[in-house]
Amino acid sequence: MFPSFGAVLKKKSDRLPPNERRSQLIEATLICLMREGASGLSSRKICAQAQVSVGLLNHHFSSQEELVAAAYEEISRRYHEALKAHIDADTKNQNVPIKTLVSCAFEADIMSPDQLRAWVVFWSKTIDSKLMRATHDRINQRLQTYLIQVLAKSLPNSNVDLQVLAIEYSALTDGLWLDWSLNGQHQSSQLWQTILNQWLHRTLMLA
Amino acid sequence: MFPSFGAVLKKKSDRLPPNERRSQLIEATLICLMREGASGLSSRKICAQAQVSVGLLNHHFSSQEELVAAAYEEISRRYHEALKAHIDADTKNQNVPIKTLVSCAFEADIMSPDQLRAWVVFWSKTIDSKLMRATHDRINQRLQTYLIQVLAKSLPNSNVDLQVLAIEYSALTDGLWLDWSLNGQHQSSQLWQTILNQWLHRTLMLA
DNA sequence: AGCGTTATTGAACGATCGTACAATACTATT
DNA sequence: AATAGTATTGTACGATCGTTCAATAACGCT
Repeated sequence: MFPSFGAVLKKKSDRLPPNERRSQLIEATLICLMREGASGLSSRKICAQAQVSVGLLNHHFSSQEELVAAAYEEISRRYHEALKAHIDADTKNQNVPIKTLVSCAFEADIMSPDQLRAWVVFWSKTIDSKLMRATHDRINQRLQTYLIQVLAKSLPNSNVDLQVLAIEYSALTDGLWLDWSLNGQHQSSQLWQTILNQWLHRTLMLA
Repeated sequence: MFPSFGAVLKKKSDRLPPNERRSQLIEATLICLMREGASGLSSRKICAQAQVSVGLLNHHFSSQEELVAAAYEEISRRYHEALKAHIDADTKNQNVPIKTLVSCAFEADIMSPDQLRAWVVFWSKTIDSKLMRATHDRINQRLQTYLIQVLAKSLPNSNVDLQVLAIEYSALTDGLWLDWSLNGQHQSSQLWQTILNQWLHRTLMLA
């Protein structure tokens, strides 16, 4: 009847270049994991979130496991980028970037209860999947290297083992985020932020 | 034919008092979760581990969720008991029990990659279950109270906020255990033990 | 315009999930 | 010895899981 109208009202081309579709599925995976945690990890839920048919997942990814690994890479990449952005923007602490990291550790773009839900799922999958384990190792290595750079800039005249300090900082933030997010009464982050601030204060004094 | 033989060879009474059967199912749950992680959380696998029929789970527990919550309570209880046992046994540090906690943090009865697999599953379930969330809060509260007592004894003349310190210690150990256990090359715990030792050293100096 | 390529769909498959339930076996009480 | 109570079994059900695949639709190229 009104083919032009039909063409206009009909959703625009539903065909995407593979890379875009892959990104869209990765994004949908992160949304599902952040919203529901482990129970959000379902091929059907992910494809529904991406408004795409079930079969498409296995067309762009050889398995769900591979999609999850890609999503793990992506959330890690965003975390890394967010850290760099905060450090670049904090003109006051250019010489002590670790101060910037600590002060933004509970900002929404760095970590949130939502995001931690996804991280916990990734950790859980790291336990029983070789591919996830390899991905986890790669991510950890990358973040640790970056953290060491940040610490080296922050403590130019210190002789402490920066790798040890980087692992400690990473472990402490992971634990604080866990405690903050899994807590029943999801309070403000003030308490946990204070703890991290005091840790940094002590660490800088003795380094 | 040989009824007496049959009676002897036949498994002995397969009927147990409810409390014992419940404990057995809880134990089987922990074994499954420590062995396989999240994929070990299956009513059928748990009952197979307990050498019991599938239907028995819902006779002694109203749901799988309730069994998992009971298992979470149990692993936490064992952890708590193991901590107390180490402190009692360490006669050298009776006045500084936090030193004992730190030095045994990577002992097999306190934490191991196996046990952490189970903890990660419990954390994961805490995200999307009200019952697990309540259990998690109760466990956290109990352990934090105990940690504060340990710290109070270790730092009698300090004016630092012991609750803050307890949360920091708990978060740090959680993060170190995670990093240690999820690491691809499951090395010895030496590196992570050193990190914890240095943390304590700095903390005691400034407290 | 026609053709080959491939992104996309949705149904179908087999596996596994948690739970319900009737049947059975054991124990304790009388 | 008979009976009541219940622990235990194993099947069955409906739901959901990840993946496969033939059919279809959209695109680029000549």
